[in-house]
Amino acid sequence: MRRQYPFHLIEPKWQTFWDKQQTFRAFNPGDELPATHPFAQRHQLNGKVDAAQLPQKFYILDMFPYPSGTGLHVGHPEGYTATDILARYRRADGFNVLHPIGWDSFGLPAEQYAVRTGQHPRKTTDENIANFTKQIKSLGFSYDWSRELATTDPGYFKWTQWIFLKIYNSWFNPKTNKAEPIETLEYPAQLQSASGVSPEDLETQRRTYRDSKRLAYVSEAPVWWCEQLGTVLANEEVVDGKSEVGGFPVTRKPMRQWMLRITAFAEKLLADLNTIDWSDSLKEMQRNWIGRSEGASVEFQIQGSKFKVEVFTTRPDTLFGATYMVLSPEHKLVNEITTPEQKDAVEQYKQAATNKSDLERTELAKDKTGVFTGAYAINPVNGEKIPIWIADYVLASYGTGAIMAVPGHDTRDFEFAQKFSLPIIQVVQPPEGKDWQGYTDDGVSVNSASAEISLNGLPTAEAKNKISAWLEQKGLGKKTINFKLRDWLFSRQRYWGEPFPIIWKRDSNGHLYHEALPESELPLMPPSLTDYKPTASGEPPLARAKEWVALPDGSVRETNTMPQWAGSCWYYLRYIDNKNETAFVGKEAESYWMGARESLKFPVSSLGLEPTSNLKPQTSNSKVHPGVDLYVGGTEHAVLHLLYARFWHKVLFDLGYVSTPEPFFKLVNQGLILGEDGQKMSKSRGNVVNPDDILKEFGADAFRLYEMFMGPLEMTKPWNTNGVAGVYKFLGRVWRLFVDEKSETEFEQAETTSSDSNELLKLIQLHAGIREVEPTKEQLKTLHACIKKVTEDLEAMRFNTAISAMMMFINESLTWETKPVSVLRAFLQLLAPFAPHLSEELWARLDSQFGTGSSSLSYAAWPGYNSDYLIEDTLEIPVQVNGKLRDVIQVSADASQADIEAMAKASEKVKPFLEGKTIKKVIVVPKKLVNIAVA
RNA sequence: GCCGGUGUGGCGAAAUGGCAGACGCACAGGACUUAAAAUCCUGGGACCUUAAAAAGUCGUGUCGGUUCGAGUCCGACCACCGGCACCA
Repeated sequence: MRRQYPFHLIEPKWQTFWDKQQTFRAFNPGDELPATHPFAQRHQLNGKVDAAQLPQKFYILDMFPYPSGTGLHVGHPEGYTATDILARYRRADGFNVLHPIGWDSFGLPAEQYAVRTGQHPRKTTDENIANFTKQIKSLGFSYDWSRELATTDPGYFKWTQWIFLKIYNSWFNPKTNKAEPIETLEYPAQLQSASGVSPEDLETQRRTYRDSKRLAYVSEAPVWWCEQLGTVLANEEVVDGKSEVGGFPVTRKPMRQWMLRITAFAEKLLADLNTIDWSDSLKEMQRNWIGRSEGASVEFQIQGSKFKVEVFTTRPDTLFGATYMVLSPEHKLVNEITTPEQKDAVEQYKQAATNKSDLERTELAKDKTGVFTGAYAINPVNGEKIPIWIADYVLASYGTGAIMAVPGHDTRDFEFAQKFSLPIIQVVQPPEGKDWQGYTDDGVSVNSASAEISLNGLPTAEAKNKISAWLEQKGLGKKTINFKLRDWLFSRQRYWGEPFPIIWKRDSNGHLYHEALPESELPLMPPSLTDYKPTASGEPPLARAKEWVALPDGSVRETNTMPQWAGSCWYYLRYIDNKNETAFVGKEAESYWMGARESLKFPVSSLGLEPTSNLKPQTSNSKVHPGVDLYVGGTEHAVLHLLYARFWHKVLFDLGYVSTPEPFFKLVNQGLILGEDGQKMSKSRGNVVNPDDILKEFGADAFRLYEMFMGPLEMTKPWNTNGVAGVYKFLGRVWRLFVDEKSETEFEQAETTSSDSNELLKLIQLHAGIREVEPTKEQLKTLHACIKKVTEDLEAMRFNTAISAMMMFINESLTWETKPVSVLRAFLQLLAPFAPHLSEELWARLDSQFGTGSSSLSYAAWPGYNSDYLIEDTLEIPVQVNGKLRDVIQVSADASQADIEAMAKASEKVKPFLEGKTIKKVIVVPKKLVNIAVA
């Protein structure tokens, strides 16, 4: 395609300009503002300013990119473009905008490359970051690059380790419902004084107790082990029994691991979803993952034994229908209660269950299996003797690992009971016409009475309440809330991650215990290695560094490292104050950028075209508590990063380090961009679009515009390079609205002989039709309609329709003979967030010819619209008969309803449809339409 | 199975309950050109009728409802996409 305008000269020119001027540097309270900076000039600030003097903040964040070796694909810049447009818009709107970028640079690929080649992962990482930076910069995003950070930077991970220590040194106090320093933990009575035990033993016991309460603790429980990756994985990283990364098989393996007690925050993580502005689907995913369910725990006595089994049920109202009980094969009591006759069968079944991978367990789920233990439990509600089975459809990890089976009203129990011919009885009456067998919804209790209690005739909800109260009163059970959420497995057997600031020691009794490194020893650097593989004995790679591991006093370092999620749990806080050497974030900066802001009021007031510098954004009195004001990224982080980050943030909030309980107030997921064939982009399909190629042919502005023009941000949509040509042509039309055709021809000829881009650009002259004249009424109408639409669409993130509004403006304005400078300036302001390079270039040209009104387009006050200009003299009113369009009539704007009705009835096109009919009703919607209902 | 989202021209899409298809792509015709590209202008849902048009009928996944009026609201269903899935 022929080049529409010299973007290849314009774009680098303005990128360099922005870099030099530091145009997009965001200022913290206490920062020294250079008087020459356009932000200082816009807000008439100078020197050191405090938070009260600064305009309102707006924090716009992109999800943390992992700098992979393959570089950007077209999906990345979709969200980045959206946030950049809004960042630029908010700056023009008068906000102090924080819009940073950085690198989630720990991660597996660099380490795997190191394993293969011996090259230090840092080298690969640095190269990839350089490549990403170059690509991202070429798109003209208005990031404050002075705040760039990388998780692999010791200056950063020092604080990741520091936060870990805060978590390690905290416990969750159920009384205050908060994380608190471990020092506030009270010991139980028997550990209060050293009566009867030596001081050493007391301290050992206290330490054990303390360690069992910490938010970071060591567990020996079975974990997901991935042989191919050579590491353990968190629950969230295992998908369908395979590793999320690479799709390798995983197995359960008991190992000593670090866990973070995220379950303590389950209730808050769930409840606080109601305080943030996220999409329903995303909130729902988190709710499902947290998986709160209300029910009751009930104790069943084992017949002829001292043991009791506790079960969890959400349907205590069906207790009378429990005809058997099932323990998970891993349940503690299985060995205790199994009768000698059943021992072999049970042992065999248990063995088979452990050997099955979880994938097999779920895949074979259709066919229920199980074995009778020979033991019986007593149903506490009616004294019935019910058999106890073990079956792997009961999970050890959920609830108590045991259930009461109510085959009449639970699908799984029903299947199992049918297969093993166990009794099925009805205790819930479904609504008319539904079979009670396997009916699992609410109904009315039946067959549920004993000498002491009857639920018969009660609707499910009431029956639940009644039986729960009765159980509680009898000491047989109580209301219980269960969560699916498990604690977060936080250690990995890798090299390229943050080392734990933890050392292991032995006390005088020979007990191994862990201890935090002092803060003064942070950052704890990883050792240098020549071989990055795990050791032959399966220890993490760090164990190879014998000198690093062994400390002079005989203690040894922890050799696990943190998972990649650690760094991304708090990066948004470090952006606020990334150079701070004494704190992970400064208090004043944190409360300014993360604190409450005035809620936005919309629509913007009608201010005409006059510059509105110094005007603080229109606000209402209500304050919202946002944290990050807008966070944009993909859905793939729904339950990993977004849950983990919320958890860390809540710990930091409880400990008083941050000012909001939630990190991300508004979150928007950009939709997936598919290949031109409508399929997911992938190398193997060969449908991957490389942004570099698009930039080369169409330029960054056209690329940005197309990414937004494709459709609503949140939708999945296919890429179409022809579509880029469409918006590119639009930018060409903008260009031709402003420049003189003849001078452009000269420019093109000169370009064949010269390569001095500044000299070349000087050849281009503004269009002769551009003059400093009063705009006509029509021109003002066109402009203000555009301002209104673009402004409203930006507020609602409807970028695609904002662009079409600007296209309409251009289509219209190209027909003007005289183009008033004031109108063109306002249009460039609207275009600037979308196509900043072209806008800056044309803005500067207007300035140099007509004098400057403002030094910088980026901080020029956003134009308001005057609705007076939008009023039409005559309106086109559609006339319907029985809802069908019959005519469109011209009506003067001040015509009365009666006039309009009369004109509608008088219309020649309408008349035939009224003839011979009775008019039942005439609806006149002012300025909209007339509908005549006839019979 | 459960939860969430989406169904509108050849394609991407737009429409506070009020003229369905704005804006753009692709396409067709015309202007400019020796010619092509680029640019500029015009056209375009389907059907029916017609030499052409006008007029008319139908049309937003399907079926029904509310309403003067439904792409939009309500009910039932179908398809596709995403997530969860033996969670008691």
